[in-house]
Amino acid sequence: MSAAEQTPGGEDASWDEVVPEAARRLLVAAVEAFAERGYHATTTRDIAGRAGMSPAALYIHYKTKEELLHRISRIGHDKALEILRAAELREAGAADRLADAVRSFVRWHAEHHTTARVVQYELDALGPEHRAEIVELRRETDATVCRIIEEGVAAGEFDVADAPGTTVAVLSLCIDVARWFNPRGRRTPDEVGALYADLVLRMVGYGPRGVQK
Amino acid sequence: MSAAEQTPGGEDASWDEVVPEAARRLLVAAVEAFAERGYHATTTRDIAGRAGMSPAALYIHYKTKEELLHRISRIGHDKALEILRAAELREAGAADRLADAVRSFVRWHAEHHTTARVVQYELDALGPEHRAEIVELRRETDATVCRIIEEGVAAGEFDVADAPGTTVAVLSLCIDVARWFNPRGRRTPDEVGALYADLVLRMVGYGPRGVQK
DNA sequence: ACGCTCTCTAAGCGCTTGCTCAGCTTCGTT
DNA sequence: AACGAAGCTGAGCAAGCGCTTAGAGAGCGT
Repeated sequence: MSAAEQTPGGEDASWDEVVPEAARRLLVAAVEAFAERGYHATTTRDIAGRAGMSPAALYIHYKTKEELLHRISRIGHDKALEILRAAELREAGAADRLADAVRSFVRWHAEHHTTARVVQYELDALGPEHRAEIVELRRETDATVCRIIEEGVAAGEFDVADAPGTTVAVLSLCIDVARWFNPRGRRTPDEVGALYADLVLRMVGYGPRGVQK
Repeated sequence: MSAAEQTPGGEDASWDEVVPEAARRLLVAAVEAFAERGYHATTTRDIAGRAGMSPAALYIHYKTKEELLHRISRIGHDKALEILRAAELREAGAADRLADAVRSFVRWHAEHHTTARVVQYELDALGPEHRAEIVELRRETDATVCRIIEEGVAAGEFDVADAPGTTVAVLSLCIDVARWFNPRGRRTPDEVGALYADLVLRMVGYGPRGVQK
């Protein structure tokens, strides 16, 4: 019923596209380490150790520690953008598409909160060129959500005075889920997604009154 | 008209309470450096350099680099909590108090976004005891907002099914301002505060319809 | 059987890190 | 004038950092 489905596999994301198995193990180890301690506080020895390898093995698959972060960031942003675009392109009203976008975007940030934390909060650790590339992806993310909101306004579904400002707020709300979400907390990713979809519809002034039942 | 006023002074916060002038200079330098590059990527040499001192001078006023972060974090959280409590204790309806809380809280996060960035995003760099102390302050922050929302629900002003969940979302929205706000961007802290206060009132289902004019 | 490639390790290089310490200056007090 | 305390510096230590290199072992086509 929703725009994006997750791989049914383990706790973390579908890194299947990372092809030599050893490279994937290193990347998953890096995601965990970066999410726990932050990029700068993580040592290459720690990453290699988690992957069950010697520190030197890392440099066979990645040129630098920064390249590891870039690969993680790129894949994560691609996935996030794909989720939003799938929701945007559905055949439905703006409200349905916005709710779906928020629901699946939030669910991804909760379910893969370790990955999302790295993707969303370690942008400044990237080098200038890599950062510019990722910033461009974020601009597209922003534009996608803004488009849905503006279409809802044009269709008379939404009541929004400042569409770009509301877009920033909506995305900010969703992204911050990666910071506070705890898998051992009270709420499941699905519940947070449902709650947030409802809150966002309220923010854009959708519905005759009381979207919440 | 609002709960909290800033010191009219410079761009950054009122660090007047930090008493030896050299210690204050070091602390302000540390805030700037931590906000720009993050705690772990900042060297004590950089902090001392920004304050116009030798690296050794830092250790006359602070035992460790981590103590510097703790002082910053403590003062910042105290200020943030003070802002919310001032709004809570006003004599007004829940909607006015919630809007005021969000407006001044957001304005503080935008105006002092360098400080806020350190305060809100470098929590994990603190040692265990210091972190526990700050986490307790955050719990009180959360409780303050939750109280206002629950009072609004009890008074029939708000329509909220999940008050704790909505509280998390509201605070998350406000805090994330520190991450994306840019003083050279389109919006002033006042404008962001006004927009966000409106969005939050919508989130809690306040008003007959269309709070935004 | 051979050499070639690919993957990985043990050892370690050059550098930076948080932090220390002996000693110098600048005070206010006597 | 003498003195102790306080603030600060130049030099530097031990530890840890990202990354490199020489070489070992496994798999493979010929």
